[in-house]
Amino acid sequence: MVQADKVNKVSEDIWELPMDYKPGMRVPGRIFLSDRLMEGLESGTLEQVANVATLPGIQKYSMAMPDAHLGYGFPIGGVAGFDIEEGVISPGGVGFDINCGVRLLKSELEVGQVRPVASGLIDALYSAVPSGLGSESKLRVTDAQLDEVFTLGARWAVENGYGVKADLEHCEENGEMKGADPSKISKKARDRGRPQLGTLGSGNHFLEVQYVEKVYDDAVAKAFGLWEGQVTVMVHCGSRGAGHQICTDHLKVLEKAYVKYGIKLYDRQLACAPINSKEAQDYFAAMAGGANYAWANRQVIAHWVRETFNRFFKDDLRMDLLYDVAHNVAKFEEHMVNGEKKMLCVHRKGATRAFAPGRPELPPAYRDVGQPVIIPGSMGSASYVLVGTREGMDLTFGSTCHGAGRVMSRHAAIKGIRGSEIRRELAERGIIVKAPKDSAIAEEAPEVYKEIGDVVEVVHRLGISRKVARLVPIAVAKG
DNA sequence: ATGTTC
Repeated sequence: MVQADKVNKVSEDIWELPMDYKPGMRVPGRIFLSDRLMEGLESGTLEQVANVATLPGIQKYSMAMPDAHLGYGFPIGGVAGFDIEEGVISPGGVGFDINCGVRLLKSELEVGQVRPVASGLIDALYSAVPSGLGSESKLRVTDAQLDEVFTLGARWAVENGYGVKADLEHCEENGEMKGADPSKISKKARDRGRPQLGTLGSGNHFLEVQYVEKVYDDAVAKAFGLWEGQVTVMVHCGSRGAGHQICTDHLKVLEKAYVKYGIKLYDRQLACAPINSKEAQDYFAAMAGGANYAWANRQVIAHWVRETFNRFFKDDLRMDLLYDVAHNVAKFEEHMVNGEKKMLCVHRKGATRAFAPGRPELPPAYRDVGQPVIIPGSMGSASYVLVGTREGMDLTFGSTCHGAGRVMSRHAAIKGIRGSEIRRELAERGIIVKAPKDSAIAEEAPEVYKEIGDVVEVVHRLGISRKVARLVPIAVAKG
């Protein structure tokens, strides 16, 4: 499927695209995957890795994680770090769903207490959290409140009664990315975002009741507060129409800006501007606002999940937040490049930050053990909790995979798969699915994704993050 | 992913 002849396998699970893979590359490309995943790699993905390698100021390698597939400009699963003087910022390196991400709530319930009421519980969660394309929230925010959402993120939610203070230190960036400027977010983006705060969205976004089926690392699981049999709730969603519109608006600006700054692009979808330019700064300020919207969104949803569990079990049931990770965002971080510490703008698109023990960005609870990494599975498959490592800091700027990665387009899935059949198959395995329509189930059927176990095995074997626990679904509410 | 082709 791919032009593997021009790709060099440098070691187990590491493939290199040499500088002469295509003209204009400033660094080699590196893609991290097994022989089997390389065989199934969507054609064009390597080309996209090579295209990213031509961007000004890129450092070390243009990288792709084992769940890589075709994206807008940058591959999904792509990681690229740019020098802050000579480098660029590109919306294509972040994606349309700014700060699409995942959070995991840990209950103190055991699977046996939840399974008997799972059907009613997922119905209640499904009505508590609006989902589906174009769905609107029961939460109404004013324009002034929306400004606060864009600047304060999850803190806005907690200060307005959605959650507790401890939630904030268990989010990447404390759920509040600095540098956001609502004045860089268009009226159109605001209009789309205003009615959607506290909604799940559609596609692969979901809310899932699961349990810890297996612990791989006892010491880290203990530090994370995870134990076999424990019920958890995973929320996977992003910045909805707001983030999408922010990306669209600023792409339009950057498609003109790159010409003005004399940047030669091999693909217009890589539209970008120098980090210190007004156009790039404006995009970053808007993107940070979109990221904060997504953190507020997941925070509000988590609050409604807790309310629902309280009603079903007990008023003082604890559902602490393990962590909340972003897998579509650009951030300024210090990394080692050629033996020297250097500030970079790291773009992760369909890739998860996986920081090692000792990184100052980590909250005290995880400083000595490493960052919890949450990998959502596709519908009906397992999800994983991993932990960040020092190897990952060296190899991938502290990054790992973000999920399974599609192998079949949405269109092909809707045409070729019956949602009702998938629902029945999952039910036979004890998994309840709630969805707005059967086609939404077909779109996300297990067979349209790579095997998540294969993807996780690669990142574990490489050591760019390590397995801590496997989570298995009990009931899932889909968008 | 997305008021799924301003």
